[in-house]
Amino acid sequence: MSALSLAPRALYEEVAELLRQRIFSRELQPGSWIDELKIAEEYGISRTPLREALKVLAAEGLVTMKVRRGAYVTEVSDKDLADVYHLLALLEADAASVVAQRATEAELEELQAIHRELEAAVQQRDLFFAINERFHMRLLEIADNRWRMQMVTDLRKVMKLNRHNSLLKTGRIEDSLSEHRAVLAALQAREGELAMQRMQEHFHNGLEAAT
Amino acid sequence: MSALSLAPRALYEEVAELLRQRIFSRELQPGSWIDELKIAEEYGISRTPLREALKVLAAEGLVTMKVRRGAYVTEVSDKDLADVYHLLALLEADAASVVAQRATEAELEELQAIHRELEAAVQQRDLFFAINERFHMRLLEIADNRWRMQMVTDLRKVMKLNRHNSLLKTGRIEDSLSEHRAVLAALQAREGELAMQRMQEHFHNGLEAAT
DNA sequence: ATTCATAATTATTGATGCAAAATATTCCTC
DNA sequence: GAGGAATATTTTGCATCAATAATTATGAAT
Repeated sequence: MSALSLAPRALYEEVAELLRQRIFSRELQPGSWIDELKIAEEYGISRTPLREALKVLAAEGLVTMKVRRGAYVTEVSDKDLADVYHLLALLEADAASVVAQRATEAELEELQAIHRELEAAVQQRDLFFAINERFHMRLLEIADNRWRMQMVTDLRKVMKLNRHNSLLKTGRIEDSLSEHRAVLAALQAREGELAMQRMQEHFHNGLEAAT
Repeated sequence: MSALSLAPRALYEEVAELLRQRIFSRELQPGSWIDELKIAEEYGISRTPLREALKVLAAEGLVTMKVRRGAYVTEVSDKDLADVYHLLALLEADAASVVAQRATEAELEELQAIHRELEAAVQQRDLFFAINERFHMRLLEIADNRWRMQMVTDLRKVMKLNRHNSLLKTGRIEDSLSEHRAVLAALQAREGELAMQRMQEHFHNGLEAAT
């Protein structure tokens, strides 16, 4: 984000990020072929870092490589969406259970603070979504399992490919908030099982709204 | 495996597979730097496909890329091992639950058949491990969620990085078989919850034995 | 003698070029 | 006019080459 970055990412990382944006914004449509030459020319780079970026995106599930036919934006079917939701629910519910058991009081307070920000952002859809994601990601961080973190990050990217774009439909903001409150209450009470169940419900309702 | 393959993989895929072997065999040790020039020379290829292979392995978690410092074989700490086990248990137990609810009779019979092969291979350690992996993977296939399949495949690869190499210690073969029997019984009875619990136990015991 | 700066070596990262494969087009034959 | 073979074009995939960054070694100054 800032002009001088302390850890200058490699070009292929930058390109991967740019492509993600274009995929999420539907500029690159699901199922469509990705023209290496054209993109490389647009960005004024060679095909080498671009091809590396495409392989990273392929690993994330955002694009699909076909032998001798190049890269295609992954198509996400309704079943795929349901499957991804199912896994997100499983992984994040498990994370909630872990957090209930192992988080420090300070960490729980931090989640409360993010939730308060969320309550304050009800009117601003985009901001709400951003803070919501931050809440979920912070919870995962506290659950402290880098492999789960990576998997959830990738799954959330895949989910954004779907036309029913987000984890949160507009009308669900109020419901979502009360579900978050329920999860937080369970965390505060240190009830792992309950936190897990409530997070599961949160995602289940989310899927209902999305399809 | 066969000499003439119908879908000839790209060179970077082949190289990725060769590197996986060398990493699993500890020829490339955890934490060690991977010398691109040396490897490329050994295989008689250029560095381009090698670099693409390394990025694939990085996505799988087998190697770690450091900016301007190349690729390193990922080091798996005891905590990492426990974390990966935890996720495998979660994902495969969930898969078992799904299978109990949705598998056809023919699919369940297929799992039984693999299990019978497993019982017959008690004396041959390597064969036993191979069939065991086939059992778990077939169960996942039946559970029919490609994203979970991919995640489990990657996690199992990471697990093989650890010096406590396998999901199964030698002494645990008998125990493991009886745990499999218990899972199968629950699947046959179509008891999703029970199948889930028993698969969880199966992994929990596996972790105990590994550490 | 130790520390800091500078230079040289080494390795990664990015660009360009070439060959093979797949697809599209054209032309010939029936 | 239609179907098929041959050719041309496009595009992937791999190799080679150049440049940038980092580390190490060397030397000078305090």
